[in-house]
Amino acid sequence: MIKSEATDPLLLAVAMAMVDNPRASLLELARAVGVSKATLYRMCPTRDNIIERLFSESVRQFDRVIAAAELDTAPVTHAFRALIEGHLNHKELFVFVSNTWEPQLLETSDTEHRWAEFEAIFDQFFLRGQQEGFFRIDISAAALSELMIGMLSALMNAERSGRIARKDMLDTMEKMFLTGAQR
Amino acid sequence: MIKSEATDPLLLAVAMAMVDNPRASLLELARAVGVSKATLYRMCPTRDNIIERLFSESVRQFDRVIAAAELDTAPVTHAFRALIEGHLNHKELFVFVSNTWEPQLLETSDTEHRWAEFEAIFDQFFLRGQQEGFFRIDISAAALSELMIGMLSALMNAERSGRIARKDMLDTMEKMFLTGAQR
DNA sequence: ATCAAATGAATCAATATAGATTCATTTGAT
DNA sequence: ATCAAATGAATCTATATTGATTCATTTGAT
Repeated sequence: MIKSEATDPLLLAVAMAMVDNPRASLLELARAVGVSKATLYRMCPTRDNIIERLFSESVRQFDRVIAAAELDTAPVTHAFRALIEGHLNHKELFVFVSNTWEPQLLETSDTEHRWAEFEAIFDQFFLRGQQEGFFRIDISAAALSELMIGMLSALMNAERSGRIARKDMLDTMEKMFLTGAQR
Repeated sequence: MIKSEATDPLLLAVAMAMVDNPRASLLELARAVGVSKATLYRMCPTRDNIIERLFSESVRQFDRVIAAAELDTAPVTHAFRALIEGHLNHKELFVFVSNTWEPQLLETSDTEHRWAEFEAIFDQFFLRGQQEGFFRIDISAAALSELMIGMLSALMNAERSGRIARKDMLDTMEKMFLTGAQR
């Protein structure tokens, strides 16, 4: 288990509030998480500051999850499961990223190029799976990447609205994605 | 072919701009679609007005697509394909809805309860497919609904950012979703 | 029970945005 | 070439939001 300070729960709550209402004012965000505008201000003085910190926390999280999954060495099924489990253990940041991320947003900050990297890392993983004869080759590795992220995001959003149960998510991902993607 | 006036292309362009930057001001939206603030104002005087019209257009679109797919009578594979094709033919509204829709947004307007209806309609379709022995039953109909929408949404977003090609989308949906979801 | 740290409520100036209007210019059909 | 419709640029007021500060109250550790 890699040592890592957990992300401020308040920050995570704000992330979810932003996902639920992207156009909320800072006052609305504060109220949505049950805190005064001042406390929110003390955590992060500006909105950009909030977003910066969320993206930077997300990058760290993705780094850890990807490292733990050993995407380029572990057996494909093991790596896949570790990847999904890792993200499921940090739902807020994943939900925030998958709902907030827009390619056009790229011009910001330092974090920018890291997302292109993650994309490439996922693509590379599926490419390896294809080369090893595990994944089907009549769907591009890029499409497999996008589908994996999209399916996981869909399940997390569905769980947040009470449509599906937490305990079913990993199993559902393995059944749907792997049987769909397998050669 | 059901008769139906097409949605104002400007409105659709604004929808995409809102998806790309949900916090954009009206001036920014106008610029993003290459039009002056005044023209945008003439189309819809207020932001709420824009959103209302987009949701209402989307409802009409969904109604048509669902009707054309004959979800409760046609053979499951035919209905599924028609559903996907129908949405692929009206990408903007689908992308807008799938990126903008938040359960918490429900308290608005007239359109509200229609989305719960659509959800129920999709669930019912997958339930029928399960009862007919076509879809696997170890994943809930609700989860299948969410995955179908999520996968389609993921592919459309990926196409918008140039990651995958339009022509592959239907095929990819059929391969990934159906083989994953089939019993 | 005491005291420092954390929080909430309120306020404030500066700025941004929404909604609306005006007028000059451009476009497109004839 | 003419003329009506459509558009863009600019302006304006009212309101909302941001970023920042103050002060009283609450909380939690000791």
